[in-house]
Amino acid sequence: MFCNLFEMDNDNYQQAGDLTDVIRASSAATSAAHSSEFSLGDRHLLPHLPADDSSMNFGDPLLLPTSSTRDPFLHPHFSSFNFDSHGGGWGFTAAERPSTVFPRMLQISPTSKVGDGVITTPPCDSPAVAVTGNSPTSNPLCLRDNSDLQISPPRNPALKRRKNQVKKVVCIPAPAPANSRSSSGEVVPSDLWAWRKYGQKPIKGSPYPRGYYRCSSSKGCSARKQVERSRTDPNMLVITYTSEHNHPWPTQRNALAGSTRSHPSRTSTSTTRITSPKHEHNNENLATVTIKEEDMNEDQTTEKATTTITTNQHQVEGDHQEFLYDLIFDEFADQMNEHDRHHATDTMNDNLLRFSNHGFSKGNDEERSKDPFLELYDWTEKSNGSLFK
DNA sequence: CGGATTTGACCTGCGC
DNA sequence: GCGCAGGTCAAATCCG
Repeated sequence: MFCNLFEMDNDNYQQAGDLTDVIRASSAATSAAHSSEFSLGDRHLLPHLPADDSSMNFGDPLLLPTSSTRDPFLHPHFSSFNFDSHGGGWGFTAAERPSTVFPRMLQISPTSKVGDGVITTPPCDSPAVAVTGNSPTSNPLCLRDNSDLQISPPRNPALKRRKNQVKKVVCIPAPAPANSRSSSGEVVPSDLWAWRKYGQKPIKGSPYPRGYYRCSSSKGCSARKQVERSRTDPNMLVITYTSEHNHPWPTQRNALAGSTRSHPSRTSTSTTRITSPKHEHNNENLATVTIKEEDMNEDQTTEKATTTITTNQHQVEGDHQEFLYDLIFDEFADQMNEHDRHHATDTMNDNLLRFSNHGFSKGNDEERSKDPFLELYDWTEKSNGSLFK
């Protein structure tokens, strides 16, 4: 279910960065929805966490909820956050026993180095993270279940073209075909921005083409994104955002106006309730989005942050899923750009709490203008009632 | 008719 | 220098 966090490293992007830390937090969705204590990123803010930093073995069966032997975070009753940060110093290893309100949070030591070793992570439908180094004795991150994914030394030179450019990579379940589809039949995700497709290229080694989009929400906006299917899991879409929008969030209506072809249903006042085929396929009622932020510089490409959000699929449905993914992503990634991790933590928590709270709270106009979730709620309520069941 | 998509051509960066 | 692959351009086409 989880997208391969390092897929882009192997397939498209060179990766010279060290995998320095990983945070994974999960919680019982319903409990989290009613909790105001949950905090992401700071160990001392996490409830029910051990005081000591103990190295974590990902995939340690002893830490798995009993209902899932592959990935504890895929349990239908779990709502998971996953944050990877390279050099970010986001707390450290911590774990909570299963079956508690916040079952666990895992993080790899920020001081750990992958070095010349190989990092392996599983494909999208495998346990989310497994990391190892070439020297278990020198690398405290020697972990189990690391058979599938590899991070090698930098090898894709194409990324050196655009230096000093930040890329944000999002991995989401492919929208249902009837949900968002271009005239060519290619499934495209949607978000609040209006995008105009300006190119499509077949990608070597991949049966799926890559679509190139630029922002059409505002003239002169340099924001772009690339959309392609994951090679390891065709049911997942990998979206790479480059450059930043130079204009405010578009209103929902503006976004709709710019996407008449891809999202004809958006102009309708009715709601289509479609469940991601990915989840149906896996019998998992979870929605997952993986976010990576990369920083291209002179000598190497470094991954700045990776975030995976998994929530109870039952709580979000159909046409609105992709909105939420990008909303969460943009909100969170923007905060990370400012290195304001505390704010990012709060924002993320707030958003996800709302995400899982059977609806969004209404805010005043000022709040609404800052908060896409409020705008979304406003729109969805006006158009079709509640976003959630 | 305006705007979005398609698609072949062209450009750029990199390895050999 | 050449070839390859990724990224972008722009004319043609499509669609509401």
